[in-house]
Amino acid sequence: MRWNELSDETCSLARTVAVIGDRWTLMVLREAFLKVRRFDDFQSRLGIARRVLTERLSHLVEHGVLEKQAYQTRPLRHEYRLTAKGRDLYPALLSLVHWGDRHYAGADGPPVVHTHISCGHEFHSVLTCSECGEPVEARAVTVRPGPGAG
Amino acid sequence: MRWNELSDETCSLARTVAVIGDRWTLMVLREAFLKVRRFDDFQSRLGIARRVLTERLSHLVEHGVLEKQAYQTRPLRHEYRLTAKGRDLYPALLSLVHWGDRHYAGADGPPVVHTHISCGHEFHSVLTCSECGEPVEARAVTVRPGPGAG
DNA sequence: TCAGCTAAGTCTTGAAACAAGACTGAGTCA
DNA sequence: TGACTCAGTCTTGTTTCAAGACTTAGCTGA
Repeated sequence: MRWNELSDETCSLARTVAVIGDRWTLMVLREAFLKVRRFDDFQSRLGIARRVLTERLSHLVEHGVLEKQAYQTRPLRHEYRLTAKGRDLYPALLSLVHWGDRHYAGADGPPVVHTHISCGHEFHSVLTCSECGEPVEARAVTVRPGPGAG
Repeated sequence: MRWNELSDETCSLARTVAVIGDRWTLMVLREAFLKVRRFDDFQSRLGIARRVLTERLSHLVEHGVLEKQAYQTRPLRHEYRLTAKGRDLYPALLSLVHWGDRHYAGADGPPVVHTHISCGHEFHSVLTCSECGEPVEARAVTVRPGPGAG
């Protein structure tokens, strides 16, 4: 199976993974959430090959996760900004970061701490149920075909 | 930069991505959460090349996300099960699925629906703050170097 | 006892993706 | 004029991947 075939599957994870599921793309998104917007900034912060960065950025623009906006004319220059759809990825990214914090932080603790401006506290992410508000565990979830099943 | 160098970075996302951040690995984990455990089942459900599956499974075992357990002797056969560390990835996976549901479900709705056994309702995931319990948005979070920063 | 079967891989071959870094082009600045 | 900036493109050699044939160890039925 090829990668572009994956997006044809009727599985939300497969569709998501077809858009953002490779290593560099996730790292590009991390930088985007840290307000990096320009090609050379992405490139130098990540150490990614320029050709690969070009390809990843256009892929994300194509899929509406980033948008390309001119920030000056003469010479014309563009920057890449998260769209609303892109910002919706924040929970997923934060969950991945939290997993890394839990399992790969050294004895000193995590490399960064997150502060929730709304309440003023350092926090970590907790995934909860939209209906009862309690934290969700894998074993407390069942899955069945939905209306859009193939 | 090479991929194994990424895990040396002091960034929890980079470390996480070095372990699970490629397309096939995420699909393998999806199947693992759906209780798939055997090589040939992974292979036939995903359509992944056998060599690549071998490589991904051992990588996940090596990093403690899956464990290899004998389920019979004569002939000796093993299955792959999620460890506690692996199950901790559930929030991240569910967040990715939810993003796919939101942005790629057709007119009919999402391909699968999730039911929270504890409360009995169909639900979707909501990422909340561990301190105040409110949903977390990217713009309400600030980041600063933590105790484990390099 | 011998052919066929199952599960879990390994091997081979050609195609695609990647890393590193040189190069390009449009415009600015001194 | 020459140096510099930004956002790419191009080139070359290396690595990874897809597809599927092959292997190994033991079981099963005729």
